[in-house]
Amino acid sequence: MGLYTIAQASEEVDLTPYTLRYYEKEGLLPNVTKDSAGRRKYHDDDLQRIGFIKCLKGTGMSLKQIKEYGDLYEQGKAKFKERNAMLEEHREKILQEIKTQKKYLKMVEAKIEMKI
Amino acid sequence: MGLYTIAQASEEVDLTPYTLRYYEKEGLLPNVTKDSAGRRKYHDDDLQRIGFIKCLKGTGMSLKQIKEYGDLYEQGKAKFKERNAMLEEHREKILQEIKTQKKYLKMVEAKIEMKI
DNA sequence: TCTTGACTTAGAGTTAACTTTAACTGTTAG
DNA sequence: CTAACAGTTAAAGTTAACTCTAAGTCAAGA
Repeated sequence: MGLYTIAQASEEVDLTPYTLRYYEKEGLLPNVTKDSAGRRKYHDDDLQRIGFIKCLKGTGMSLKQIKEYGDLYEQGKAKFKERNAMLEEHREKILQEIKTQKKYLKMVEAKIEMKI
Repeated sequence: MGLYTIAQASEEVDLTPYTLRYYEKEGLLPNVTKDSAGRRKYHDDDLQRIGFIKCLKGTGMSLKQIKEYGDLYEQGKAKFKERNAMLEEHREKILQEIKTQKKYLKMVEAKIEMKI
């Protein structure tokens, strides 16, 4: 708890150091600090943020959109409405996607049962 | 019902003609015939196959794996066991994915409710 | 007959999301 | 002091899955 090197953070969130640097370069992690030698130091906040990025990404949001969301997040409560609208829209997308997955699951199960 | 041009098939399965040709080039559609002028003719069987390809792809199977499955399918009942093993494994993957989606859905909903 | 339109091909280009490389720097153990 | 190690950067390379271009063919309508 507290500070993590890139290797530790990488382990913690199950993403490679390459990916963490890439996300940072893309502007998804604006608050990662560096020590006196220029090495990244990840805070708990950063790990939480990465966790939510993985959630959004894992539900099909592009990094570009995730950045948009993050940018709104950086602007605090001024952009709360916009931000939440994004999430609510995304929520619908996830619900739809779960439905689709269930439909596809049935198709696969039907094919398995078909035994041909 | 019966025969479709690439434009009609494209409309029917909601994929572009480019994608249909691409799938064919990749070996996913081995049974598409051509008329005397060399133009593709899609049969109902082809559309069904494309439908199942969309199902597999929509649940995260790569085109490479879908081709493997299709190749086994082409070999008929000789490869039935192998083929069904693939599907059963894929079924587990879909079930797992639905679980993950539900978890992520909860995270997004929590964030929405957080109102910060 | 001419042209329009829908097709054909091979191959090049695109996009997202990494992933690796090369050259370098600062910290630590012996 | 030095070697190994873990990090740094900018930039190039990779992969999957399309997507488009260019040049050409064929059939149907004015």
